[in-house]
Amino acid sequence: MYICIVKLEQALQSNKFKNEVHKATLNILYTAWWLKTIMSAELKEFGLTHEQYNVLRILKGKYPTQMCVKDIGCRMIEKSSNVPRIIDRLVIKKLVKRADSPVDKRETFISLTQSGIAILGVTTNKVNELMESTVVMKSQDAATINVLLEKLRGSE
Amino acid sequence: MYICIVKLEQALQSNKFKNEVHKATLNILYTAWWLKTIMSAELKEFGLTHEQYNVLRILKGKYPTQMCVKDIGCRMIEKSSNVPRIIDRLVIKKLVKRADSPVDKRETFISLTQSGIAILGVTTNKVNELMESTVVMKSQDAATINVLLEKLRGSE
DNA sequence: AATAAATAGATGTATATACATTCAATATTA
DNA sequence: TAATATTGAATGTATATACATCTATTTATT
Repeated sequence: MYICIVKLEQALQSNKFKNEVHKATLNILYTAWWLKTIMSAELKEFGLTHEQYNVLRILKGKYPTQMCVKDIGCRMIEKSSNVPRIIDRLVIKKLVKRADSPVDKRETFISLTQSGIAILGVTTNKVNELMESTVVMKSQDAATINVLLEKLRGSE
Repeated sequence: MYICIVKLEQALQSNKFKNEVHKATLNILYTAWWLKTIMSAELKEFGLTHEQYNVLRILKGKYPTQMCVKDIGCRMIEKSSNVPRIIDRLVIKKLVKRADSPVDKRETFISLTQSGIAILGVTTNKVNELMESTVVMKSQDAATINVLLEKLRGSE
């Protein structure tokens, strides 16, 4: 839809950027939207949203260990107080399951089901393929971006 | 809340990045969320959401010329089919007004009210101040980010 | 031990997103 | 000109976000 647009000036139909820093801010916001749009289209084939996929990936990282809702939330790319409801939808699809915590009755333990693992495997392959073919980035450039973004967020 | 976290490893509580490109992708998504969170907190003081502010800024760029809904939409950072409803809320707050297009009866013309201009002035000052004090970025680094992000999106 | 404070999770509301559909107006073309 | 296609905007639905609030449980304080 808007995906083949490249230059920020074209993407936002504007060249009124105060300075390079202002432009970089908008460029980061726009690029994030662009990445999410591309990925979401692929995830949709598997009936998953971006956030649902993020939760599944986090659970995969600890598998087969269960995780409590809070631990999932603080690992998400976009922190959200909505984790219980994202999990609700994954439970309905039987991709994860809930269990009571034996140590702390306030906590809920979440874990991937076999079905969740299966879908995640296929989906991740597809998403990785898509990213490799869409995101044009040399390792050295990526490393530079990583340094600069962390600097931007206030390197301490 | 999570705002003082800097390194991506800390922010996502993970160091399982496939490679620098994968990490850069997550870093861009996380940084965009971080920027939006900071800005939204400031905008909230003025009763505005991030998207509402974006629409007001776009209208300001063409002021006093009116803009149709489609033109506003394609200039937004996050393209959305939801522009009519964002405008609805701005109309309720009397920050913008709708008018019929004399040329094409399908179009709606939107323009800033005096109240909209006033709020936008104050808000923009505050947001700029906030950004200057929060986003640590030299002009040269910002320029590098701009080049690399546009390269990433597929420089043609 | 009794009370107060903090925590984990769930829930409610307004707004936003993604996507499909609808409707009227305009443009195309046969 | 009549029929068809396209367009601009609005609307409907499921999901997500941001934020406040509520409940149950655990921890800390006195």
